[in-house]
Amino acid sequence: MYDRLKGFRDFYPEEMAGRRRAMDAVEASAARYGFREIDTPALERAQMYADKSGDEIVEEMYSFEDKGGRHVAMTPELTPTVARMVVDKGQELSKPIKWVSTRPFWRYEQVQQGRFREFYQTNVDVFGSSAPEADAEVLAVVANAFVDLGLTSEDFEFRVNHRDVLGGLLATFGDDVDTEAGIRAVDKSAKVEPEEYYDLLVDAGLTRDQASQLDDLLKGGDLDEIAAFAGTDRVREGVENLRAILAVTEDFGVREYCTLSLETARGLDYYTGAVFECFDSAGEVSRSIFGGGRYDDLIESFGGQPTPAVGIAPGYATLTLLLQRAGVWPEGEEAISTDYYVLQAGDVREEAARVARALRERDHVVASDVAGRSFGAQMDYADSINAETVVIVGERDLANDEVTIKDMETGDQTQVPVEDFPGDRQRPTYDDFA
RNA sequence: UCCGGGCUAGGGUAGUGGUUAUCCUUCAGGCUUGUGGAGCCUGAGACGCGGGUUCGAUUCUCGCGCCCGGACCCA
Repeated sequence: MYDRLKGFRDFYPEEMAGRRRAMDAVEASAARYGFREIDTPALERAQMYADKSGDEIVEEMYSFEDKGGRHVAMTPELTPTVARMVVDKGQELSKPIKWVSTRPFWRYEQVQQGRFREFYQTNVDVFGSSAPEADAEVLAVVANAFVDLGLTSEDFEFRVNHRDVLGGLLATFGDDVDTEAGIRAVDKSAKVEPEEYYDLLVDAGLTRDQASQLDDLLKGGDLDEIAAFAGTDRVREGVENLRAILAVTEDFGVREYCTLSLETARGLDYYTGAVFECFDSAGEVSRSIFGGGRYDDLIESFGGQPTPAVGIAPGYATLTLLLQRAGVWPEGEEAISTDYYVLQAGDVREEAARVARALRERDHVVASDVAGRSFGAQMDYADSINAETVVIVGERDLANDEVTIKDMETGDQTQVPVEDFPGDRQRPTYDDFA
């Protein structure tokens, strides 16, 4: 026996059915908004991440030297790759660019709930629009997909904030305030004791009183009050932008899934505007489901034209947990279903093959014996794959030019003339012949 | 990297310093040469790995690995 590598998972059919359904829902939703699918390499030059990603990501990379002496890395995230792709094509691509991509990523991290070393996510990005419609659209793509999967506003919420509101507010407390540290402190506020939170803010350069003021303003959640308190254009514009985004989510019909959350910060440094984070409303999935946000400076930092960008990237490890806890994850027959099992009894290969082919031409899932098994064993198997209908093609019936149609739910069965099956019917069942 | 809790057939479990390691389930075959979801029979299948203590270790001990949580960090 060989061990599976820690943090890498096998997906057996039943679980894969749920994953397929989830991935299809997100991709189909993106497609309905006109996002185009792209695919990207699993390996990139490690230098790209060393230059563009944070130290944490670089330390967690699966990287090695290939046979040509190149220092390469298994992609730990998609954003640098798509940024590279946008820059590569230069002016050739008409804006806005709307791309979607589902694929695995790799990070050498500690394995725990909802986090693995190989993980799949769907990245949904818009390049070339700084309008609030773009931010709202990526939120809407994911919200629509979640609703399609059976989730409701009881199950999840998108917390929306803006870097210019939070960062701009921090900046008004003094020139020597480290806004990045302040943002990280705010990001932690829900997790740590108030004392520790205040200490972190003080470390970022605020006074004790300012920390208290900031806490009150954020908790109050009044955008007008914050804009008035800060009195800077940056905060005022951030507030306007945030309101505009939320207003557009109304147009998309997904406003109810979005919550203004001034304490949502996101760890990544490259976000420049709106930031979003998805949470389990019930609080049972302890970590954020996924995040996203606006990164208007990244393309330029890759050497391209200044190009605003916004993206969101639901990951399937945490989404699976959310779906399971909401009771909308396929189990049993929902996961593994079979329309027909064509059972062979005796030397009936030709006729059984004809029946199976006819049903497959009608686009049904049709299984038949490929192991020379006994009647009882085939029946057992048909049951185990949740066959809805069993078509028994047997020597005895065939002697009368008949086959037997059996409803596996009720156990009812009846003989039908072999030339009448499937006949003109698109999806013949026992009930058609009873 | 750190902190808990675990590890006995595919899944769930009982148990023991000493003959052939328990039971349920599962899987294969049969009872029934043409009927699954009930029953019975037969068979398959396990002490995570390595060192130590011991005449003897699945059991005690140490280390490692893996699993499940959590911290840090993040998606």
